[in-house]
Amino acid sequence: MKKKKKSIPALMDVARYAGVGAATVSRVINGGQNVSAKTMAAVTKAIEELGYHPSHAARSLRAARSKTIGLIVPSVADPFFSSAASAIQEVAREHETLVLLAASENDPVREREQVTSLIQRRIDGLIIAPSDAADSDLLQHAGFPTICFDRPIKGSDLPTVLADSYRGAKIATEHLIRNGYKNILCIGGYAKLFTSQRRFRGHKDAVTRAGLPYLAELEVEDYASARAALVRHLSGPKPVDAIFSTKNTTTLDLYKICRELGLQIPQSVALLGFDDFELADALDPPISVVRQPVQQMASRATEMLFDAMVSGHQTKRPVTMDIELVVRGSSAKHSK
Amino acid sequence: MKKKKKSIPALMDVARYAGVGAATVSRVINGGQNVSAKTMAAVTKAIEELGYHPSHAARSLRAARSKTIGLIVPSVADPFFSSAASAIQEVAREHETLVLLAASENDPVREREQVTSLIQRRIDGLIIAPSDAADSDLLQHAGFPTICFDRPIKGSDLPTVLADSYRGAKIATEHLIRNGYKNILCIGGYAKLFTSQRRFRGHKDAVTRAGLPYLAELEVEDYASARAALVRHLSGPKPVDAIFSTKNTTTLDLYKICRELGLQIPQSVALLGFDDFELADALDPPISVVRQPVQQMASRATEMLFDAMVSGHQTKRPVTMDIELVVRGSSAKHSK
DNA sequence: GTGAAAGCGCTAACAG
DNA sequence: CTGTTAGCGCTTTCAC
Repeated sequence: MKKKKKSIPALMDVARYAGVGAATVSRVINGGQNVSAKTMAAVTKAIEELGYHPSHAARSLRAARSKTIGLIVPSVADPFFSSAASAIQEVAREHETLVLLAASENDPVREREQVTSLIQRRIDGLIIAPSDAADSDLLQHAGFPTICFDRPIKGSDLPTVLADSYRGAKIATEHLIRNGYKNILCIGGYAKLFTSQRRFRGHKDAVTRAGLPYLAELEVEDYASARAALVRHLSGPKPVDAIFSTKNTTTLDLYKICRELGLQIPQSVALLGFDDFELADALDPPISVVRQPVQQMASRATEMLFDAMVSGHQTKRPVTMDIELVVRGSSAKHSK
Repeated sequence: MKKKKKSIPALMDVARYAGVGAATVSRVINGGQNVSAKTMAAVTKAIEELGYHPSHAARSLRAARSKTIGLIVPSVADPFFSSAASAIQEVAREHETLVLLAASENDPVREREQVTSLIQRRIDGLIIAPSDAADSDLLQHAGFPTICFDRPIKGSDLPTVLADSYRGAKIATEHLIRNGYKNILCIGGYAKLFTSQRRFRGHKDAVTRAGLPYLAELEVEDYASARAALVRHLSGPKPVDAIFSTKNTTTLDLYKICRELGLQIPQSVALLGFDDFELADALDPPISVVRQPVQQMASRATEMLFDAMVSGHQTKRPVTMDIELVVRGSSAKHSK
């Protein structure tokens, strides 16, 4: 074995095999400008027979472009973010770009690790649903444009695409009020996130303006805490007659909890949640929701990213996408 | 401006800035073996002040390792695959590896493009849920190990992790039979996929063995076709009294369709589906399912991949994970 | 049309 | 302990 243990063929191997220079092979794999038909054929044949694939690492080392964007979300398993990931991946594909996927779990430390990882990979751009303590400096000097998705980074003016959470929460709550509910409990979690806060605030403003009591449980992030919160408010001085949930998974939990507790929706308590979900209209009763245009938000963010990658400009003004109140049975008129 | 428009600092910049050689900086960023505390500090400081991040492209060009694995699934939006992606991402992270995400839509052409893309990126390994016409030759010579997930590649012996679909379908159908159902319709799609075929077959064997009629609709991939299929079999010579659905999304569709048609589950028709889902136990009635251990399957596949990356060996025998029949109300005893 | 050569940023010898 | 140097695989002048 004199062969240099070279299992993966390089451009030079193709060149030798075809009896041409390296530059010629390069020309061929880049469209074949200024290459005679004859040479072209020979090189193509060599590439075929050797099973050659140009090394992306070498290419991007020279080009200083990786044809890759990064995506950091709290969790890929969350339907909101997996829908987004799907749309992002699709837009990226149209730009012949691949997506590097990373999960932060909303943990600033993990997030930082992932960002660092992506910086080293010299991604061409990043879409991130930042934690509440995201490191904007790091991103600002990263050398590629970043778009924030679903929430901004505190104290930074990075371009952001998000839904109008405040308005969503407000019209949702107003809808409940209009339908006769008096004690509307807001249940949510991740209280440090901007988006959560906007939702909390929308609810608060609505009830306050209506002269109704402000009831909220803002540290609910799983089934157990949701259950405890609800139970607590069912028998208090102001027994709750409606629930506004600020997150998709929490809404599902609450629906299950109501069933478990034998609560009739909406007779015992109305239920209205942020984020539409697959079976919302097939539950009993169907669940009213504030719907965010996830796919559009994601596509929009991705297009903004590619624009920024080309132009170098970043839109400073956040893009706020409108939400939609989908009224279903779970928030029907209060049967006082 | 004499500066070479070099916005992103390279290792050499750090070296000069710190007044040391390139190798020293390299040593520092690789753990700092054989570096005096003093030099170490100087270099670290330089790195900090310059905002230096080692170029992954350059590193992997030398090392011929990319610290990246690829993941190709039909769709990231499908809950089955997004759960899997989540688990895979997590295991990869523990190995300091990033995941390049690609969607094939079960389309062999797209799949091929994505695979080619990943080969060029010299990924260290690949997890793929292959289409029915995946190019195993391409993968075989790709230069990295590949694990098939959820289904094998026809005519290849690439290591595979999948659920025991045949048995799942069989015990599901047998359960329905035991509960008194006589005309059990199997509804599914993607008939060319191995996994679909195993499910179809499990159902067929079960009904045949019981001397019951074989009823199947195997080209159902959306709501409309599911509805048409069901309607067709409701009024035929053998009116259906139970449905076995072979895919998560189809089960949801069927549940909705039953509601739409005013069919009582299980009185009018029983319903049992492949894949558990979030609200399965909160529907009315709760839906019986065959549950696949998605997360475990995904983790297992990823660990196998990392093993293969290290050892170079590939387990030839497919790993078949056991499934579990989760009996809920939708398949309760037939009220003849 | 085509080839030779420089260099992208890094690490692994090899000297000192 | 530390610096010098030779490539890793590719693209891009610049000659021919």
